[in-house]
Amino acid sequence: MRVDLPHPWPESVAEAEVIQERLRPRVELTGPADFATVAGLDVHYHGDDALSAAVVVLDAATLSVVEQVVTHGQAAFPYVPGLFAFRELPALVEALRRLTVTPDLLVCDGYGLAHPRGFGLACHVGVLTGLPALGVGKTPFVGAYEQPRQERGAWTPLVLDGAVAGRAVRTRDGVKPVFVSQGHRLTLDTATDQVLRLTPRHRLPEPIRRADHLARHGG
DNA sequence: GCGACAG
DNA sequence: ATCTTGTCGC
Repeated sequence: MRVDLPHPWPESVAEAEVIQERLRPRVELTGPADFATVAGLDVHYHGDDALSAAVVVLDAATLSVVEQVVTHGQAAFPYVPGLFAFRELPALVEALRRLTVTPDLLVCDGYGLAHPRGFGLACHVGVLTGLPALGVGKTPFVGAYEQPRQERGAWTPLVLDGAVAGRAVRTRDGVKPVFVSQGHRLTLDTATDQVLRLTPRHRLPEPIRRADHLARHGG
């Protein structure tokens, strides 16, 4: 698929923050609710900066693999909470570029709107591709939330600066919730619904599990 | 001021 | 993220 990195790569924290502030207004919080194909994105780190980026496209109805790509590269920025996207974006974009199909939804390993400047990895990937995107975080990062009920499907709002920025969602009975937030071109209801339907069995959505496995063990 | 802080 | 065994439960 077609993707570009239309901004100079930041060389400082200040530059990276400026890019986030500049791109944030481009995020759209409404869009389609149904998707034929869904891609999971993940990165695995080897040494200091060596990494593998994986994208796995699934048929949304059957969860069978349509196409998958792994690329190898280097982290493009030091790890700074809030600027996480700048580490992995070049490798992820390269992997997306090598896809022969264009997925209808991108499921990212990390946060979207639930971010100190409202522009996490899922927003950044969504704005660059123009595709609907959502973020799934495994640990709390920003915001306050109440513990959702123990049953799969239960959720509570994730509140940041007095506004709802995402949801803590129980994807399986009795397991720790995951943190869902909008990335681009979809509502929070749609993001929650998609995460639940893409997680029939485990804690994390199938696209992310597949991408994680591919980045770790290759394909 | 200090600590905590997606992956 | 990664360094790491066994154990409990579906």
